[in-house]
Amino acid sequence: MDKAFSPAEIESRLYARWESLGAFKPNGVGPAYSIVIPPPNVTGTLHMGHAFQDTIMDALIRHRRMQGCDTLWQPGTDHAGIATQMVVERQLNAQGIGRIDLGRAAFIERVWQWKRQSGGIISNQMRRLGASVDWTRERFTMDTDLSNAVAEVFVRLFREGLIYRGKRLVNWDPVLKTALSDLEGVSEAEQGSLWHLRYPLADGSGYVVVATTRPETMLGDAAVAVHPQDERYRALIGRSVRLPLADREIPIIADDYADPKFGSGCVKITPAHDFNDYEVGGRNGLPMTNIMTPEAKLNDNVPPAYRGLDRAAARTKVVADLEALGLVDRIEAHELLVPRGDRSQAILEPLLTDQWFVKIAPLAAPAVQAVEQGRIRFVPENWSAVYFEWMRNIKDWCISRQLWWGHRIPAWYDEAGRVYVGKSEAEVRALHGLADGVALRRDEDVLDTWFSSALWPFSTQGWPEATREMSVYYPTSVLVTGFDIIFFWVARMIMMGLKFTGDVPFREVYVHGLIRDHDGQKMSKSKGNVIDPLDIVDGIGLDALLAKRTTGLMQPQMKPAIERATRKQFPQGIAAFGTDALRLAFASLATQSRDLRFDLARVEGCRNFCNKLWNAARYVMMNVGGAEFGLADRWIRSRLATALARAEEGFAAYRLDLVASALYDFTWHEFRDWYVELTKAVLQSDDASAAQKRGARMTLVGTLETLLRGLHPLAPFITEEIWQRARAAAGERGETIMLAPYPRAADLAADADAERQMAWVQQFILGVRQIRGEMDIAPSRKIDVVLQNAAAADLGYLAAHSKFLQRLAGIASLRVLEPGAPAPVSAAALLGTLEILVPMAGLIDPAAERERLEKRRRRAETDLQKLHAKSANADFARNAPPEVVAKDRARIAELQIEIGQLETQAARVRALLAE
RNA sequence: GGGUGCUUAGCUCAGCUGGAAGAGCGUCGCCUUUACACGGCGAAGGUCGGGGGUUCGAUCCCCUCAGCACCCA
Repeated sequence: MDKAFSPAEIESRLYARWESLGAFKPNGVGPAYSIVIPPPNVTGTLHMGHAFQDTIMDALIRHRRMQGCDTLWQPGTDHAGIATQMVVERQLNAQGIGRIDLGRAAFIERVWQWKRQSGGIISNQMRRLGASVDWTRERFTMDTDLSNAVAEVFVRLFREGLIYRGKRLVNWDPVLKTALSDLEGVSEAEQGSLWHLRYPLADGSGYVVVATTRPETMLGDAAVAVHPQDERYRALIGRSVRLPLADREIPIIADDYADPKFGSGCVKITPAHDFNDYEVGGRNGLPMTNIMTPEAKLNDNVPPAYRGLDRAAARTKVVADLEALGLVDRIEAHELLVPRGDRSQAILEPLLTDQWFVKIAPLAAPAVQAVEQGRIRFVPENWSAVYFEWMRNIKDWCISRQLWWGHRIPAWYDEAGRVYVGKSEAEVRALHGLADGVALRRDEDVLDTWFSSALWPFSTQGWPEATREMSVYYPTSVLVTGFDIIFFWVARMIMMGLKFTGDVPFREVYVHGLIRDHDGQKMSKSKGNVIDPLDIVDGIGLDALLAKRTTGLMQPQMKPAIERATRKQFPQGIAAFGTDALRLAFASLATQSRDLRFDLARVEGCRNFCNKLWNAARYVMMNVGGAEFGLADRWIRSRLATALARAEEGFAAYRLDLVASALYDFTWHEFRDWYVELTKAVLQSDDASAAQKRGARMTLVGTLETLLRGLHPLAPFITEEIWQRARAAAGERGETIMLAPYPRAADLAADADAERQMAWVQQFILGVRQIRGEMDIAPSRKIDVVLQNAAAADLGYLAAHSKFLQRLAGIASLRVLEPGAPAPVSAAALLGTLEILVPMAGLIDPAAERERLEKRRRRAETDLQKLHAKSANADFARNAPPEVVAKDRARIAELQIEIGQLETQAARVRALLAE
């Protein structure tokens, strides 16, 4: 084995081997355990969030596979309608080609080309992360069979009346020129104005003042509303105003929507351009006059002077014209929420258009129940509150998009505009007896991408056919996802799954946090703080990193700031840490927090851990050429059982951070720091018997091999690589660690006696080391140790374990003082009543030792005082559990002895100093 | 306005049902001890955001205040 662990060499080799062994496929026996991957954008690339999520899923899958489950991790990608169409359209524009010029069929062909060209990138990146998905089952949301499932669902929902088409107010993106769902708009507070406008009363008896943030829409006003209880305006209800500029008469109505405390208390009602006004208009039977084109310019429903003006220009002109008429009462600064499209960043316009909707309430009710009844469990539990909150207020889902890339809506229209829905034109004709001569025109729109995503858990398993996969792997075991898509995806999968399969799509939803940068900022291209996970695996130089972060910026003016920040954070670029280190870092990050700050130092620590494991294995392999199991052997097995039990608990609770820390702590601080060092006292000793050496060797390799299996789900590569070398010595067979059994704590017994004895050994060694460390005694300098007040038990342990003490504490000689014999002036450590003395002569500065003793005594006295105060309270003895009281008493006794001994020692040192 | 979180060592975070405060990184000291300097040994560092309450006992439960973050309207 090489001196240092070098991940690059082993990773691709091992992954290829696993894949060729078919180790990723379900084995067909054992209980089913399945996870569907949240399908990434087919033309996208892997970001830190994917890498984190994939690590979690892979760890869960590998763990279950090793436990003998029939494990399926279903991979695939999403066609990502808007996102992908935008990318390809931008490419075309760069070549001076417009989408419309190209035509629908040719454009779609270009998208498919782009998909073929770039679609493999993310899959290959997942391979680098070690993701053990079954690649033979990879699916794409626009595959024929998945598209068929989409059509099937659409047709069935339509026939049940759960999909309808209608003219409704929707969020319209005037740049992309498509409708969006409520979820695809992001509202942010922006600084704007509140215009107070005077609307003259129709009878000429004065005016009312209305306050609005969007004066340009006044041309589409249908009414002015006041609150029915608002005394100021009660007399006006039922009268009308003369709408300026438009020169129309509109009524003054009473509606609760008008807020007496906001503005003037009068509010203009523009039903076709505001969601609240739409409701008011509906309640009051107002006309809905659309005054905008799909580009958000004013249309022919406004006076000629305003036609064709863009929203912003129209605002300027309307305000100017009103001012000229003396109808602007005042203008005040006002912060308002501006809704923008999450893709285009365009300000969304509420627009009346014909769209397709899913009637959601009948689907939501059972989906709420499934969580209430525990058929689906959120982890952590509190996310179900977020889910309920949204589901109880859910609105109908606008599913049509005016795009080309996606599942085209399976609806046809005849010349009279009658709509026919079916899986194909042929089916529609047959069903409705439409002769070939009747012209049918297919709906131009495609479905919201999330419509097909909602079917993912069953469309990937062959639904609507009754496949073997459906019966075995559905419902899936757990969905692993970020909280940001609970509404977009999780809720919709639950609704669709229940509706079409009669069962939940997954039994648990593990909601993890979102990866942020070191300062808690969201990682984004525009902020220039993204890290490509593979750059952590392979490393990247500073120049390449700078180039990556600063090319193709939407806002090129950010470039210097991004460069500066990058240079400061990564002066040397990023070193190659390897996949296992990255995965271990991700695992330890998988706490229950919702914001997870990514810290490269953590990866470095995990890389160091890999190297430590590697070198511990080197030591083990050097020593297995060839029983009697000694204390250390028994002890490490007992500790391994504890570590495995902790790991097991972590897996059960989706706490990979706890799994990681249990195994990390064991590996480094028990196996490495103690056991490996203890075996040196056996293996490198002429006194130890062949049987003892053999016991140590067997335990070394056995513990290592078990540990590797325990760590495999988190660090698949290094564990496989070492396992391949160690398995023969450990007597294990099998092609790959991937398919070896996951170790169970229950197979190893706790050994209380070994732990008790080892605790004595450890405390002895730590006592001596503390003196050495604080007195700056070089490790190479072996020291003499004298023991005073040794009890019978101490003498027994000493006889049995002195080899360990000498080796690990750097002791040259150990001498037990006869009772009453004079002790040399020494530095002292305490172990119960036993005093471990390191003679000072020529080695230790008495003043330093006095300091050290003082410090320890102060600490002991502080503890003692606290305990005394506690036990002095009569209620404590009365109310606290007896074992707690007893424990405190024992501790008090210990501390009293300790303080006494420390004082005696201090007196000796003082005497020496006084000489 | 409604909702959900968070505040623990210099930094990033654990701390399970209330019973002597932990890790990683960083810092300081000693050290080429033949698996590992991507290392070994030792050490320093916290009134667990403030205040109040419940309890024999609170980082943990309750109330309140402050600050931060996110979601919904």
